[in-house]
Amino acid sequence: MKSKNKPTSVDIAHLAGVSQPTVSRALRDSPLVSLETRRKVQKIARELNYKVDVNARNLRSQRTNTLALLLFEDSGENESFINPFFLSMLGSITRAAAQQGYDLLISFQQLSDDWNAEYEDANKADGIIFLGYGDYTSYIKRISKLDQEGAHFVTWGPVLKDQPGLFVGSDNELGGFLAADHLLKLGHTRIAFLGVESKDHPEFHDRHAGFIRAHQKHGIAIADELRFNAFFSEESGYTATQALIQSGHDFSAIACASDLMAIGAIKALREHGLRVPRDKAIVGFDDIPTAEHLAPSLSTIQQDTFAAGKALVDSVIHSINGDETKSFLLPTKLIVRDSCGAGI
Amino acid sequence: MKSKNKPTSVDIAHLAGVSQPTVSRALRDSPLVSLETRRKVQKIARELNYKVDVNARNLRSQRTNTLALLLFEDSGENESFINPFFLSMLGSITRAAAQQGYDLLISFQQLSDDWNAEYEDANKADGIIFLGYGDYTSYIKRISKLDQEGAHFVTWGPVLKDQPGLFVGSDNELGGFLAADHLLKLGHTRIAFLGVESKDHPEFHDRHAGFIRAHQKHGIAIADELRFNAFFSEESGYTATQALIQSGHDFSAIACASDLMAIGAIKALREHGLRVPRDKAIVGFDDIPTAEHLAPSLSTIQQDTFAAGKALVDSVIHSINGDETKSFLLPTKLIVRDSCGAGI
DNA sequence: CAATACACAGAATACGTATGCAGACAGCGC
DNA sequence: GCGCTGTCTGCATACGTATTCTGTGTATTG
Repeated sequence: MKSKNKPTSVDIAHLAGVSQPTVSRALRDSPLVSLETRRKVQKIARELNYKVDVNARNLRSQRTNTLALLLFEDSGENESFINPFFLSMLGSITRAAAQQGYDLLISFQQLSDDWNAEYEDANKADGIIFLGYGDYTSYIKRISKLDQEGAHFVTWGPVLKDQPGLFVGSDNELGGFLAADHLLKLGHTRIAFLGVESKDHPEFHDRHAGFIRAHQKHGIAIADELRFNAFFSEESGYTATQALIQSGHDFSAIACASDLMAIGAIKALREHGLRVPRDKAIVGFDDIPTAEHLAPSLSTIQQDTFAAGKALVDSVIHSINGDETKSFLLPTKLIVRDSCGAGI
Repeated sequence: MKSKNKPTSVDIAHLAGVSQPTVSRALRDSPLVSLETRRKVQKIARELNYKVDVNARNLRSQRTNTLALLLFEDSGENESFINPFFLSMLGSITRAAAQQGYDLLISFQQLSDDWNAEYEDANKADGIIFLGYGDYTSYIKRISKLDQEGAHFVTWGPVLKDQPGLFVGSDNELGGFLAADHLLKLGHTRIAFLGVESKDHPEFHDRHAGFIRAHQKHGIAIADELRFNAFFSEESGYTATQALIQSGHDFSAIACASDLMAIGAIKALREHGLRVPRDKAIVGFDDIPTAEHLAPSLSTIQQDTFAAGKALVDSVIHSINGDETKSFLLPTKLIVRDSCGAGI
């Protein structure tokens, strides 16, 4: 049924009247082979539609030219749902990897599971990119071991002091600052913050820290009673906003630690007869594709997924090559749309 | 700097006092090895954190246990933009592959380029899944060759008579029918259709065919002057809708061949002071995540990405295993939301 | 007791490539 | 004519695993 006669370098050697090593060298355009021989070999290879067997090549060279992308999901979530922000990241990472000549192996993992990072041990990939929100503390515990083993990997996430491994992330503190600063400039003084308070989620902590700094800059006291726990999901934002409303505390704006939360928040407000931005202003975080299409369109903090993908790929490749590497932050940017009422 | 002493099956053999082949067998729980020996070997392997070298394994077994996913992009598009529908597909394919014990290699390709499908030739993958919209005619030309070579692949797309290769796709005709039928039931008789008219885009053709069938069922004449060419993008939907409005033809509803188009259409209508759904009704196609968050929320034809991912993965695996395979369609479903005015 | 089956393990080998090393040959200087 | 350098090529081998085949010792059968 199938014609399975993949040509090998030996076949080509035979046809070209040279040895197999010469074929190997000629195909990689090695100057050790005369131009004439190279041309002849390459011509035959093309005619036979010869492709180097990557398994043999990898086995011999102990290098795979492949990166693995591990995307953690909240296990509680809807089975088929992935935060759109990560899908964007995935797109830019794929592109960046291709541009560097690396193949990309992708895998979704439940963070709760004993996730496997054996891509490098099994010589499936030269390095790993970790992506996803999750319990930072337990995550660090896992990657410490990887780090000690000398694995090559980079994590998308909070960049902190004394982390094991290599991190690339957005400047969450700046983002939190920009969001709050914007709302404060618009005259809001009672701003709610939606985001988990926990050492296990430093991204939230940093966003909140920026939130605080903006208040300090404006000389406005933080209303701690307006902070509500919420994770990244829409449901979570919805629930937290309900709690906020039912608390009876006065507030005029909500800073959400993710766009999905903001979607849930808007829904909850609307169900209580509150209009955005007339009654309450909203700012999100991430700038997912849906943000600009919401009604009202969502003002948010944009993370530069394009730069992020490139930075992650470059970092892990540097690590693989043994070059000097350093964790670093990417700037975040305020995108003003309608949900904050700036245009009114 | 790095501790690169990956243990091999030979090391384990040494430690266990057995031969390498015995280790190989023991680790795969072969009944050819006594239970006692198996346990001993497995214990040592665990202690050393041994992982089978996939390159060696693949080289030896001539099988990779990996699928390649090729996603075609419109080259004209914004560099970093991917239709959200395909991102959803990507998610479900990844999951389905994992469930079947396959790794997934992903790659984005410009359809215009001389895209490479050498994953199988190079023994990078056992089979390929093709995904993306594009010029069907030239696509078919390319895969015909693959098919003749006996490659293992499946394509997400229109399922037609006498296609080369294996296809899995949504029932576009049914989707088109459901969309138009719904609008007709709501009393609309002058319904515009946005979608390219071309043999190179059978998906559009099928959706339009269903559109026609619905009209026939209701005894309503098709208004051919209300058909406007548009591709999948938002810009395209926007432009087409402007043209529709400026044509001066009477219409009360638009059936869009993709949700992105619908987004563009709504934008164009709004700019002309036309309200959705009060003045014009809209139905989309795909049910991307943004659809439900639009204002008004978008009625649309849902493609079951979960089933699609599973079907694609299963199909290509069947093909790899030499099992009987057949192209087939997945049902589409009408999702009624606000944009069609059904609730008013 | 001889013959045979059986359960288990090792020896040998192949998968296809890349590379260290040695060899061949030409050109060149003296 | 000898040694030298430089250019090109081939030989031998290793990467780590899976499988075929062979061999051993024990249990079973007639």
